[in-house]
Parts: sequence; structure tokens; C-alpha cells
Amino acid sequence: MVRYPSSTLDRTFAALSDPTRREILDRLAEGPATLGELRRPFDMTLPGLMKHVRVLEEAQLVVTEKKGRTRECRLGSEQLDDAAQWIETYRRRWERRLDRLGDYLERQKGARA
Amino acid sequence: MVRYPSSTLDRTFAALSDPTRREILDRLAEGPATLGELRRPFDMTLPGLMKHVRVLEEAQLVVTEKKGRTRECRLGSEQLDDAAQWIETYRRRWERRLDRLGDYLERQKGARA
DNA sequence: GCTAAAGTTAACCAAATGGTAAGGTATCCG
DNA sequence: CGGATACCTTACCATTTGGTTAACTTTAGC
Repeated sequence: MVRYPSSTLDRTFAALSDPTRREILDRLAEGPATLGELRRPFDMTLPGLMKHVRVLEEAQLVVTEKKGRTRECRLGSEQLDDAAQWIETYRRRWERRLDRLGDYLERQKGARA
Repeated sequence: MVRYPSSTLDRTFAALSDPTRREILDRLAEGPATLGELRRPFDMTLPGLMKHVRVLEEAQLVVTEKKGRTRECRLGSEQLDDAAQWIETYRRRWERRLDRLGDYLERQKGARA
């Protein structure tokens, strides 16, 4: 079984827990954008927007690069894979448990018959 | 495309962003447990543990039921599906974008030849 | 019925989060 | 060169989060 460094998974899920940040990721899925462009749809100051981008960058969901007087942001991540994989692994275990419960109930039914 | 009620996804990802809570889910994947049993592996007071369980319950990742003087906790959720689906949808869009970039680079190479 | 176990509630605390305003730096453009 | 644009930094604020201790309630068992 794969080991997930706790702090990385923490950061990834925490970054995804904010709707503004998920919207930013949505936007970046269409292509790179500057901070100003990212800010446009939101009623938010630039420093506020920058904080969100910083969180996404620390979670390695986004990478940024200074270009002249603008900063270009783009998606950059294999972290999503980790998050998806954690969920899948966990879900598989969970379903196995439900299966066992199902088996148990089947046996009970058989025992009563 | 499926709409994800923002607040639900918020709660799900936020609940998953804490390592203690992910451990609790791990434990519950093995079967139901009381609050006291859940607390055991952690160096934490009961009220502290209860807060985590409360967060998981509000995210509908866990359901609890009072039984005599104990409270039994078990996994209970379709919320993980939503989280997984969001990640998958997002990732698909992201990969589509990388494909377009690949196409572009291919065309550039052709144009130079 | 008393006592111990299991949980609950309330009050408190430090640190992190999500936002703001104000002011500074760097760079493009005419 | 000079101004406007785009970003950066700092300081500040309210709220939430993750934890504690202390005191209370309910139930199990002798």
C-alpha cells in the first residue's frame, strides 16, 4: 500500500476545501492566467486572491512564474492523483466492509431459513 | 455536468484535510467503534476526539448512534463519491488541456519542418 | 441505591484562515 | 522621463479550528 505523507495530503484537501480555490482551478483548467485575470470574477482584493493562489501553490496544485510585471499561473500537479488515490483506497476498504456486512446478513437469513 | 453544492464539497474536503480525522475513517473502515475506542490510539482528550467525530458527522462521512451509555460510530456516506467525482472531473479537464498543449507543440514542430 | 464508566457541555485558549486597507516596488508605454 | 499598471508586503481584523480543563448527566453493574 502506498504511503501518503500526511502533510501533503493535508495541504491538498485543505486547498480543495475552499470554493474560491476550486473556482480558480476551474479557470486554470482552461489555460494559464495572470493574478489580475484570476481575480476578475471575484469580488475580492488582489492580496486576498494572492493568498488563495499561494495556498494552491503550496499544495503544488498550481505553479506560478513571474513574467515581466505579471505573474502567470498554471495548473501543475500530481497531487490530485494522491488525493484521488487516497479516496479510492479508502473507499475500496469501506466497500469491502459493506460486503462483509452483506455476507453476514446473508448468512443470518440462511440460518433462519 | 453534475453540480456540486459548494458547501457540501467544502465540508467533505475540509473534513479530509486533518490526519486525525483520516485515521478515524481508517479505523471505522474496519468496523464500528465507540467514541472511547476511537480515542484510544490518540493522545487526546475525549472532548477533543468528539469534535473530530462531529466534523466527520457534519460532512456526512460518519454516522453515530447512542447505544446505552456509549455512542457507536460507523462510516456512512456517499459524500466520498462526490469528492472523488469532483477530482476526476477536474482532472479530466486538466488532461484535456495538456492534450491541447501537446497538439499545439506538434503543430509548431510541423510548421518549422 | 451507589459508584464507576462513558459521554456531554461549557468555557477558555492559541494558532490558522480569509479577508481588508495602505503603501511600496517594478515594469511597460508613450 | 513620467505615469499607469500589476504585483508585493505589511499590518490589521474577525472567525474558525483544534485542543484543553472542569463540571455535569446518564447508564451499567454490584
